[in-house]
This record gives sequence, C-alpha cells and structure tokens, in this order.
Amino acid sequence: MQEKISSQIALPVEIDLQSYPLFRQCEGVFVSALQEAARERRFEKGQVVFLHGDGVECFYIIRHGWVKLYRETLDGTQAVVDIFTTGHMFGETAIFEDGMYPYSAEAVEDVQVIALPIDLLKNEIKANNKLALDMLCSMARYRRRQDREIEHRSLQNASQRIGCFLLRLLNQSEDGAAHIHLPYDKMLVASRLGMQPETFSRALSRLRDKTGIRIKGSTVEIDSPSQLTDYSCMACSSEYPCKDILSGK
Amino acid sequence: MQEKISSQIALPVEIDLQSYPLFRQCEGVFVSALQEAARERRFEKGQVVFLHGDGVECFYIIRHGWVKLYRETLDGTQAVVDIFTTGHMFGETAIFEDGMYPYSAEAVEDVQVIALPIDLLKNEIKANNKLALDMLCSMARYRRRQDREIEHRSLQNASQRIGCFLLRLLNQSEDGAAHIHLPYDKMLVASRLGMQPETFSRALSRLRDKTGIRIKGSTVEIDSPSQLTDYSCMACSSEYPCKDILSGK
DNA sequence: ATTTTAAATTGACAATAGTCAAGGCAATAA
DNA sequence: TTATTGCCTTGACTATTGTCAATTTAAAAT
Repeated sequence: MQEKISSQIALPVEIDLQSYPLFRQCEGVFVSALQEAARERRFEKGQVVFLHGDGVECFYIIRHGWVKLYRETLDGTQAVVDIFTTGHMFGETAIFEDGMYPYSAEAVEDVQVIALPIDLLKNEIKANNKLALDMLCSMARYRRRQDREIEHRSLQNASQRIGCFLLRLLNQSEDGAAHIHLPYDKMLVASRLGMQPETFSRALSRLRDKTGIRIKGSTVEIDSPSQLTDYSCMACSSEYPCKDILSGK
Repeated sequence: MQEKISSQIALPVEIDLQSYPLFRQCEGVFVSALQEAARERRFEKGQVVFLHGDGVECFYIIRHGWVKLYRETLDGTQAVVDIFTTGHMFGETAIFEDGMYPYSAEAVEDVQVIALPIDLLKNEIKANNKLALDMLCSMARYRRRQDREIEHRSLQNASQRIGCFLLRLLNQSEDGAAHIHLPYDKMLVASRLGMQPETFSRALSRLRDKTGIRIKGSTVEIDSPSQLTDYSCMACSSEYPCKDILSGK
C-alpha cells in the first residue's frame, strides 16, 4: 500500500499564493520567490507524500484530492491525525520541529499538490512579523480543533462523534433540511473519528434511529439538524455550531 | 466546589520575568511594564481562576501549586484538558481567541499565581517579532503534546497510558531504579488521563502485575524503566523517551 | 486516641467498542 | 451479462471501560 516513488512529476506551476490566507499580506519579493520555487506534484491513491521522521524540505498546499496525516506504531497500527483537502496546507508546522516531519502523509485518492520549499517560509517568518502573526492565528485555530478532538474522544460516544462530524459538513447556517455527501470512504471517516469501520457502521445506524437522518450509500439526508445537535452536542462543551471548528484551514 | 471569590488578594509582586523562556529576549520597556502590572493572586483548593467563556483580561504564571484546565458539558461532565504547576503559563493563548477563555481553570490545591494583563502581551507580540517566534515555538511544542495525547487515547489502553505518564515523570535519563511520587491525587491523575478513578485503580494494578513496579500509596517504585517502556511504548508511534513531551512548558 | 472525612479499592454488572468471520452490495472489468 | 473486486454491513463473541454500591484505607480534625 505504501510505496514511495521518487521519480515524481515536479513541474513549475502558476499559482496565486496571495489567495491563501496565510500569504494574504506578504510582500512581492517573498511571494515571487515562493512562486518561482513552487512545483506541482501528483500522487496516486495510496502513495506516500512523506514519512514520519523524514527530513523536511517542503510544505504542501493541496490543489485537488485528499491527503491523510497519520502516525503508526511499531506493530503497524495507524492513528489518523487528520484528513485534508483542496486549499489546505500541511507539513508547514515542521518549521518548529527538529527538521523531521512529525507525522506521515499519504494520498487517500489521486491528489495534486503544490510543493514549496520550507526554508523560504522559515526565513520569511523570521523577518516578517505579519506572517508570524498569521501563522500564530492559524496554529491557534488548529489548537482549538485538537482540544475539541480530545474532548470529543473522552466525552462523546461513537454515534455522537459521527453526528458532530456530519454537522460540521453542513456549512454554516443551513437550518432546514439538507443532504450531504460523505467526503470520502466510510472506512476513512471511521479512522478520522478514531473508530473501527464496523463500529462506524453500527454507530451510524444507531444515529439514524435516534435522530431520523436517512442514509443512502454515502449520502446522508438531514431533515432537522436540530435533532442532530440535540443528540450530539449534548456531550460537548461548546454551543452548536461549534464555531471554531467550522473552517479549519 | 466551584466558588468564585472576587475579593481576591492582588498585591504587586517582584518577579524576574526574563527568567521565563517566553520573555527571555524581551526588551526593557515591555518587561518593566509587565513587571509593574504583575499582581500576585492566591486561590484555595477548588477555587475557580476563570471560567470558559469569561472575558479575557489576564494570563497567568504559576508560582506554586497546581491548576487544572478543563471544559464541561451542559450536564456537568468534565473533560480535563491539562494540569499545570510551577513555572507554567496558562490563559495566554486567549490572545488568538475572540476575547473569551477557551476553557476553565481551577486550583486543584492552594495555588499562588502571577496575573499579567494580556493586552500588554498582545501588543508586544504584534511589535516584537522575536517574541512572536518564541510564542510560535511554544505553541508548536504544545501542539505536539496534544497530537500525542490524541494518539495515546486511540492506541493505548488505560494501563499503557498510566505507564507513559509515569515514564514522563522520570526526568530525562534516569536509567536505573527510581521511585517517583505522584504529583497529585490519583483521582486527578485519572481525569488527566481521561479515565474514571475506578478504571485508574484497576489499570494501575494491571500495570504493576505486568511490569513489576511497586506501589505504596502515592509512591511508585520502578526497578526497570525499560520494562515499562516495553509495555507502554509498544502502542505509541514515538521512540522512548518521547522526547518532545518531556518538558512541556 | 477517637471521630470524621475524603480518597482509594474492590465486586458485580452494564455499556461500549473491538475482533473475527460471513455475507451482501455496488462499481468496474472482462 | 457475468465475474471480480473492494467496500460495507451484520452476527457472534471478546475485551475494555464505565457505573453503582459497598468497603477499606488513610488522612485530618477534634
């Protein structure tokens, strides 16, 4: 499953970096250096982008597809840290590590990313206070996400975690009925939520029975989101709609 | 249990802020303003320092005692986020929140803290890039801690989590036998590790049987740490001694 | 020393999630 | 269409953790 292909396609690309929140207020010199160094890379489903412990050279922006970040124990058990898609950046926190990635990254379906040299970012952060502040904000946002994750894992049961996950897929203020499409495999959703596929399957059924959602394959129809929140957010310390998690770029 | 006493003792204090890592390279003007604004506050066991959602005015440095950070659901169930002691800082990440503390803080035993106005820190971070960088490093360190926590909760069982906790109390490179004293109540250790007191008690017994540690009240004697690591770190993605967690200031 | 109190342990049982194995379903390839 | 493949579901069982109640232990107060 995990194969590393070094003969990677790495073509220069046109990309408007300033459209990404982190770079919105960066100056021309830095941005053009980044843009010049930007390389497009593609990974097929199952291919490894980097491994936990690899020396850090690049950070990545996802243009298309899905990437999962994970760690694994000696016996091969995986813990999925997070799953990202278009517009998200990953690997950039390695700036503050000891030169090694703190987790592994793998394409969970065909994916197209922009690879950017991390040294440029590192140097610019040292020189440009605004960038450092944006980075701080982005890390604070991520931290809230992780804090919430830990809370969910200790206070919510499997069905409630799924309910919470679904609610976050309901963008912003859709108050009426909605049908959403699971963003990836149910197996992957399960691992993202820290449970086994079988547990996920059963917990989703239980959620259906308790909240009246309808499930057709990978589509979920929700007539009353409020019934979902009543059930899921019961065991959560934050008020719905968990404002600080919604857009976790 | 949770009482808020507004008639708080708040005396000016002498404190060498530059001895704290975050302020080590800060300039005189800022440091002296902080020092002048610093106030000592004492909280008795069980008193609340601030509540999740309170407006943010201060961040804190612990001089003595223990403080727990937690969140709670509507029905009163608590999730302990972390437990801190002497030298640690808390509440400072509220800088990047919307003006409200993201969790509650409570003294778990009599505690003495320094309260510092968060506005000063906020402004200085905006002006002083070195401080911003130190803050970034500190947040990255905390993030690693949280990442690991999530991993532990999904991959380790109760006994292994306790073993890991004990190993982290064994400072640095003590390779031979050691006896350590639990830093606080077993009940608190349990909640810190996300389990019930009864589960903790049983899991600790199991750990004793499997690794040959000896338990006398709140003291744990460890003849061979390696036996502990064999058992606990088996289900963890990082090599012992989990370098990046050790000193989590 | 005795009483009072809180913490810690233990037992019995319930709830939840994990594991293993067997089918079912749906998309794709032949 | 049929066969193949991989994902998903379900059943039966196990393991782990949580819950409630009873008891023991240890610490603090009188």
